[in-house]
Amino acid sequence: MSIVNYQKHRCPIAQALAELGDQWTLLIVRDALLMGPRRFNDLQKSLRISRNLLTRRLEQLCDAGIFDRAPVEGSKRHTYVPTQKCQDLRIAILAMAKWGEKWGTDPNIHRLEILEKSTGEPVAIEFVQTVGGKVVERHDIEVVRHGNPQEP
Amino acid sequence: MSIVNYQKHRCPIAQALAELGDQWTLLIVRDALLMGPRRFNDLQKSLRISRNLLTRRLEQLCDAGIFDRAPVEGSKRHTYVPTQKCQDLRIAILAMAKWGEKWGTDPNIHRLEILEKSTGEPVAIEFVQTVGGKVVERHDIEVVRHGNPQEP
DNA sequence: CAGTATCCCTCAAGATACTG
DNA sequence: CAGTATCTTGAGGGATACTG
Repeated sequence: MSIVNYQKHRCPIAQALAELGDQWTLLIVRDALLMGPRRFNDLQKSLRISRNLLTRRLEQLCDAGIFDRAPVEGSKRHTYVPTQKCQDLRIAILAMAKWGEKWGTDPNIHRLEILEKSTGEPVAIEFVQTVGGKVVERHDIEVVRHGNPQEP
Repeated sequence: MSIVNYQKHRCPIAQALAELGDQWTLLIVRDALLMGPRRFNDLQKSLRISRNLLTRRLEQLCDAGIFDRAPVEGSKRHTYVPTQKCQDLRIAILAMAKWGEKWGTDPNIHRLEILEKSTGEPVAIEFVQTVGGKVVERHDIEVVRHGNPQEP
């Protein structure tokens, strides 16, 4: 990955992009995250990605520790199962999805509804005070960058 | 943008990727979002992107309604200012950044701290009940896909 | 079924020089 | 200062055929 040298930006977004920043990886991750552990052909048919590319991407995802290969009994093949690192992407991906729903141009998309499993309550993604637990509005957010921004 | 035909996936992530899915756009957006309205050379120096490419990306971003060109008095140039659509990306981008911080490999990144502007309280990004306002844990989240998943 | 192995092609990325 | 204009390159994406 990374034609762009993402390391030169000392930026956490660039870090994420270094592992997710091509045109298929996030879609593959979404598929596994929403549909559960998947096998090669599941992904291939669901995404209509070329087999060739899928092989490459899965290799990178496994190397990056985002997927694990789990053996399938009675077969030499495996299932691709999301690791903790992958699960941690859930909120970021769903936030992106919500943005895509709101601002995307295609009226035919399949909308996503986020629910609390135990109660069925609808759930949103919000800024929340770490201590107080109170929801904070978007425009009342400020971001501080640590480290020396003067440095290269 | 979009070598991949993102429209064929009827998926909100694909929608988002169609507008943000190249290797620079998200970095440009982050820059404008965290640093405020920016001018051409600000972005160019900050990101060390080739001028050539920056021109293209800014054009696409303006066309997509993510940036507005605001005239600068006493000059024929403009400032690129984030629209509402761009502001709405804030939470998704910060969620990605947090993931990058947690799982990225570069120890030299500049960490981001998210604060409530009015109180200085630290803030996190969470799933929250739409109605009850209660924080919901990651593993207690379920995602339902609307529309017919059988369809092409 | 789950991949390899090839081969091709396009376009994003990059460097650089020029201009009002 | 804020862009255009050109040119090159290499990797990402794609189709397809083959295999245990």
